[in-house]
Amino acid sequence: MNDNLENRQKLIECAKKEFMEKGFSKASLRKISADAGLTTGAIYFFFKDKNGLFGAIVDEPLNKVMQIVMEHYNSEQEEDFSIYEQADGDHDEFAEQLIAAMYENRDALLLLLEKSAGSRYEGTVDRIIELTDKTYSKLARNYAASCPGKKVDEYMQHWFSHIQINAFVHLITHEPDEKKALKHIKPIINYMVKEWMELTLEDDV
Amino acid sequence: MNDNLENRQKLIECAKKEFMEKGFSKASLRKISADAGLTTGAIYFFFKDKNGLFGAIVDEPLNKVMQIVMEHYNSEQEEDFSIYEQADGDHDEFAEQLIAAMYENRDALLLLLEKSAGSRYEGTVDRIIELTDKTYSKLARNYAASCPGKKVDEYMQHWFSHIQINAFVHLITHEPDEKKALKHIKPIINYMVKEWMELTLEDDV
Amino acid sequence: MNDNLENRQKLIECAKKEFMEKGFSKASLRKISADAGLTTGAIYFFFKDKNGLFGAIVDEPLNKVMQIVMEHYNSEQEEDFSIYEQADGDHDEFAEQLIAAMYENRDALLLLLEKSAGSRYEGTVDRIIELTDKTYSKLARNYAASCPGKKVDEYMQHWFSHIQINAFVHLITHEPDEKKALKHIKPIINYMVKEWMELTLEDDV
Amino acid sequence: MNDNLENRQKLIECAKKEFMEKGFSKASLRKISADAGLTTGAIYFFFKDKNGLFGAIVDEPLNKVMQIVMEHYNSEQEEDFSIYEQADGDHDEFAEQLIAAMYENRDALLLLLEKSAGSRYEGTVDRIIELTDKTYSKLARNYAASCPGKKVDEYMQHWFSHIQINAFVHLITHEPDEKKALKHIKPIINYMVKEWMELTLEDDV
DNA sequence: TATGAATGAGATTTCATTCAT
DNA sequence: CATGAATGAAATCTCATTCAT
Repeated sequence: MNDNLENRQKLIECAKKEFMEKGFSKASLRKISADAGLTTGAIYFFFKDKNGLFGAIVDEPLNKVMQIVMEHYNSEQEEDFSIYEQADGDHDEFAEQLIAAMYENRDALLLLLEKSAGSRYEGTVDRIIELTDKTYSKLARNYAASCPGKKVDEYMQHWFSHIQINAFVHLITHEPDEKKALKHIKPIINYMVKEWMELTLEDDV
Repeated sequence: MNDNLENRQKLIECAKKEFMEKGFSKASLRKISADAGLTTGAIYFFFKDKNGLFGAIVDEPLNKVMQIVMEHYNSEQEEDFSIYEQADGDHDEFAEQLIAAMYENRDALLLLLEKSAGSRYEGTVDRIIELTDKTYSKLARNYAASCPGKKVDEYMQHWFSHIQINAFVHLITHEPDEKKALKHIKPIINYMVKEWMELTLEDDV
Repeated sequence: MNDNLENRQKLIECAKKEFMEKGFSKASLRKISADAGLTTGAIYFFFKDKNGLFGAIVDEPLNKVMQIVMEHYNSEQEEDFSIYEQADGDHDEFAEQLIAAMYENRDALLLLLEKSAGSRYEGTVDRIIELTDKTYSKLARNYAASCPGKKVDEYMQHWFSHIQINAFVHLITHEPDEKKALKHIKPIINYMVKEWMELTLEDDV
Repeated sequence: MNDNLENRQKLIECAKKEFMEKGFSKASLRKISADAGLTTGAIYFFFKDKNGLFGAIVDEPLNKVMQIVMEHYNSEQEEDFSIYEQADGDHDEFAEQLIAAMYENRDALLLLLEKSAGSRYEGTVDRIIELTDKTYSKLARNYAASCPGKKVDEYMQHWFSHIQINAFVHLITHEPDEKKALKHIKPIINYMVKEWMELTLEDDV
């Protein structure tokens, strides 16, 4: 019962290292299992396959993050836009939660963000951006409807979703320290909240 | 001498397709040469190896782009900061040149940006961002020196370099049409020029 | 003691299915035990190994059939050949017994006949044919001794053993219904009894 | 140009031996290539995969045999049934051609008949029997139409196709000598031609 | 200029089997 | 009675690369 989880954990640890060094595609299951003092077969006892092993590292952290994000997006959907900009508290709280979840498993998330090429998880960020875009597109269109002579600039809207997500990607990628991360991200968020509409709405000719 | 170049070209064309579909790592030289009606050996006559073949597609477009970027950065270096913000023309001209160079070989650049994982070119964007950061860091520090009680926020400065470069990456990635691309990028540049200092300088305590 | 046999039975049932679908060689013990809601280890508690598991399905039905066949062959041995052809009743009775035994465990026998490649049971039919051949060769030689100028054609004799056994193999393989099977086999047997000597004896030059 | 075919041939020769000894499923490509003094990769240069290697041994002999069989079946189709039984010459000629084709590559055919379990060629004999059945079913039905009060016994007809084909399978399997094979098969064929209708037609009640 | 042959290393995956508990 | 863990061997296959011709 001890060996049990110990070896599984050992495999995961060694896999983390190997994936981080070589990326998913070039990582060698042979090396991972050898590093763990086991055989490749052991990997296939604990995990379905290479993707499954990667998933064992990455799934839970990703899900935690996604849950927080989804909840936030759902709550945004329901908000009255007029109070949107003043709702600093909400965004701050969201940022805090998100950063916490992200830094709890920073290494796993780094794997997902930078080393997943070739795996089933390739393109995760793009999918999150897409999701973000859908959420804020709707919000923007609602708002635009109340601004005579204005409409949403689709490209700008998409780019905005892009930098919004990448603000967090950049953060976790470049700032190892969680507290500093929080300090960095707050002005960025406030800034984005403030400038969003200016960037996104264009004259409707 | 004719067959020569024809076959080389055929290989490059088929390689583009294969790299685009599968990415560098999973692309098969066998398939590339077979698609070109040749054998793997032929690839090694024309190119040093897999990386060399990728480079044959990507080097020239990358160099053109880099040259334009470097020239721009060098010229920025020499400028008096006081006139920076008014120099709209400069930035527009730069954007036009850069976009032109980028769209002249959009497919090669897309390869470089999205499909180079596993190749010697992996991380090219990061290197460009680094270069950008060095350039604008210096500029920012120079400017900060003339603003009493202010200093450069290194993280913000880096993030700024990041979105600056990624504005172009996002553009070429998401907008197939060159003219539209130019329309999209101009407000973004102006916007970044305008907000740069506000984002980058923090109180020096 | 109940669970015990229940699980053993479950394993056998799932093994039947798996062996039938994939054949002995490609059948997976993992899948069998998983389908039974158990682990591979369980198989090794109840059975010696893969062949042993196959045997647990196939041994008893095979033995029943073999016993009937052996008894019949032994009784044939003792008969006076002169009355051979008239003894329709004997052959009919034998056929009825054999068919009954075969259809009682048709699925196990199908496994043995069609899906045993790679197992210890591969070639069972050939061994039965060999046995048949020995029995009827002796009979034929005895008879030939009483026919001046005739001798046994060894090849024909062997072929006869072959179609004799394969008549039953074909039957169980192609006819799911026991009653119809009996209807089919009777004329075939009568026919073979009748033609045997004509096919088997040749001029002794 | 010499090495070329020599090594390919060596692989085929070693593959024949290995397939014959262990059957398709258990045969090891490693062993085959090692026996040939080459690496597994070499196999994949010359052949598509394991099935392809097996096919390289078996395809041509099989095709030759099939061609002769198909031609014969087509010619039977066109014949007037009334002269069927007298046309001994036709059947003899057919047997001679077929036996010749079969014994020209007896080893390959043995592989196909006895060692193909697990390969793409598994069940080839069954498919030939099916084809035979279709051909002779039609013939039998035509004939039955001209016999008042008679109809085709489907089971018997199928069994007949079965022993017809298996006569040849048994032959090549058990008789190494081509001339003896021819001697064996002729009386069997004549016998089958003669008895076919008696076996196949039943009273139509 | 390019082929055709072959290497050699390594990839992931699957399997029957074992054994302490 | 059966599990869960793990082995170890082998399997097929793929690949970039080399080189004589």
